[in-house]
Amino acid sequence: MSSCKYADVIVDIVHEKLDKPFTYRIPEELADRAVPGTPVNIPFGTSKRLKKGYIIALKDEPGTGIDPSRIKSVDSIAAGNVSLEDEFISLAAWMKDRYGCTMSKALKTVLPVKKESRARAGRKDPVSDNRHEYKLHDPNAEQKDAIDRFTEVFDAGTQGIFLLFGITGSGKTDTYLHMMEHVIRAGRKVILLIPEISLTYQTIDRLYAAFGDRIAVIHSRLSPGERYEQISRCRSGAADIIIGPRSALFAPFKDIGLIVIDEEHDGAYKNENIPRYNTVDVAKKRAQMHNACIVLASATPSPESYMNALKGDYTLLRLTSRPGGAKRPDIEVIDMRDELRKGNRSIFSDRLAGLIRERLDRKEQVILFMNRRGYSNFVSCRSCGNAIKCPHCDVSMTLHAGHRLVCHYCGYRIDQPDRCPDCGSPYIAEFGVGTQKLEKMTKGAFPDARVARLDTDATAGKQASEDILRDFAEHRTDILIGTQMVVKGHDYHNVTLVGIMAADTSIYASRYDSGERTFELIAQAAGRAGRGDKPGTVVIQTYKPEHYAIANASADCFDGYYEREMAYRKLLNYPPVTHIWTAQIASTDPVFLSEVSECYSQIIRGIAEQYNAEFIGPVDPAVSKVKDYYRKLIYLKHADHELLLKVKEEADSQLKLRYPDILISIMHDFT
DNA sequence: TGGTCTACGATC
DNA sequence: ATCGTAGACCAA
Repeated sequence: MSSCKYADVIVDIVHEKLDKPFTYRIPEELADRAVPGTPVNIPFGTSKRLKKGYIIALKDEPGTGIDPSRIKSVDSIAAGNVSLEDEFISLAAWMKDRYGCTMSKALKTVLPVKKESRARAGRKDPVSDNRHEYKLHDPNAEQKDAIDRFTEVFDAGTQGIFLLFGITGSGKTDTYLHMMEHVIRAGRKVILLIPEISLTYQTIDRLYAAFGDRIAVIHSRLSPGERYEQISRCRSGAADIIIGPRSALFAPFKDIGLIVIDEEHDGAYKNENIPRYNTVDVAKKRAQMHNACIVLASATPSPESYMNALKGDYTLLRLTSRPGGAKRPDIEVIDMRDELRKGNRSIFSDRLAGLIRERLDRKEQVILFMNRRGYSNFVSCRSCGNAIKCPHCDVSMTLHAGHRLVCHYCGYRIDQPDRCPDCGSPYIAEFGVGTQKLEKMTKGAFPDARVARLDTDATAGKQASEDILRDFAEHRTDILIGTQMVVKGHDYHNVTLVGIMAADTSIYASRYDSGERTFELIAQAAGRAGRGDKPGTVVIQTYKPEHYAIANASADCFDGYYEREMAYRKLLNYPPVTHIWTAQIASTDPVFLSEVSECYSQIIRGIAEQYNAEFIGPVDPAVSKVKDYYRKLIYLKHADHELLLKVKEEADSQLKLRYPDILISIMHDFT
């Protein structure tokens, strides 16, 4: 690569107003050492003393709008005392390379928010109130073995990655809490990552009980000021442990000993924004910088993690018994095609309806899981067959309560028309069932039951989700209906029946990991039944009972599922067998989009040919327009992740030659 | 009129 | 942040 003459440098990153790059000249003699991420000493403002800054990008020309005569030169490369900031900058530089984003995007994700907003006095701590005492159970033999194998590696000062694979009810949480305690005793810090949705009071109570006030808690309901305070407690040493969603990985700890990733398989660990980082990957990098261990915990490990464990790259710690004495729930699969043949057109199979009735009579509780919110799936015209679509997105709109049609991609809402907008026919009808319709039908079928619904629509109001969950926990409601939110993390001892209404309705239907998601969802939902001493039953309603994900989930057979899943991934060359680079190009102008995506495709195809990499594109995604932006996808598959990055860099520079002055919006994803 | 004080804005 | 400066304000 040619040595560039100028660098974008960020100065003293602690201050908001300076949160932008400044252009500096790079002296000839520093040119080979000045790469993004390098800490440098620079003259700044009128200050006599040099300031520390970080190179975030290199360029050949100073940007427009800067008076060339005012550009100063980098003085020197800063000496290598590794501060917390240095660590984050180099982590960001690593992310920039790995995920093909800009340095400033990487920095924004890595650096905790610096601005302290006005502290709101008198506001109660949203997490520390309402605590109960919870005692850490003594580990049983199996758990003790897992803990011992961890402490052995940790005490030896070696970096280990552990896959803690424990069936629901096997005491995974207690096991990793013991590991955390060991690390804290050794005077090092712990990061505990959880999918936001499963951050419950129960989890936090356990942590407070085990570790007192030396924990920091992050979640989405915190105000910026509260969040800042929690982060500050990590920086100052007031907290030894942080618990939070994926962003907690960037907690400002100096000496991390352990990073625990709970529910390791969860899709929430993939960042949906740029950079589309994978939390497990970044955790490995950060752990490496601290010589820390990693524990991945799950009842349904991702194929990638399990593959790594079988290969011996991770240490597999298996928990197979249920110390609480809870029994595995009975799982029944109901073929809904048979119901239809019998003339039952209701959404409840006869068997499920009978079981619900039985539970209500016994004063036990029921969870009904439905993977689609809203009232009905879509509304279409019986005359011309057209579904009502969102004008901004390429999706049909979903009917919600109050005769409102809602776009689940951009939130656009209209009143349900009484005539078809295309042909004027009055015969428009609803198809498919969502949680709202399920709620209505449940109330109709069981008029004596107290029914509540939990989904993103129901929880739009502030405290709503907690209130709904607490009402259910304290048995003020009998049947809880909901989307994913109801199957994650909560323990209800009186729930003895879980109904999975449409196991094969997967929103990921067109993705290579739809089998994985289906298996996880069923296994998680099944884990909600019979957590207490009463035995539980799980009813899976499906039109595809023979599907391997459904069959293996209902047989509680992880290894059977894993074998089938991996055979499929190998056959079709999908991750974790290979890596995929996905480039999503977006534009409001469909003609320009076609032209650019065609051009980019040709460039990539040309480069990829010599490497024997599988190339696909440009193709239309399942949803080809979102929020008025049209999209095209290009895929490149290869077993070597580095190679995909190299191709991407080369393709980008060639595209830049072709369109020098046009900013083209491309989202890159490396899996 | 000269001197200090303060609010404000620029920092490549 | 940190520094320079324009305008405010005051004592003589």
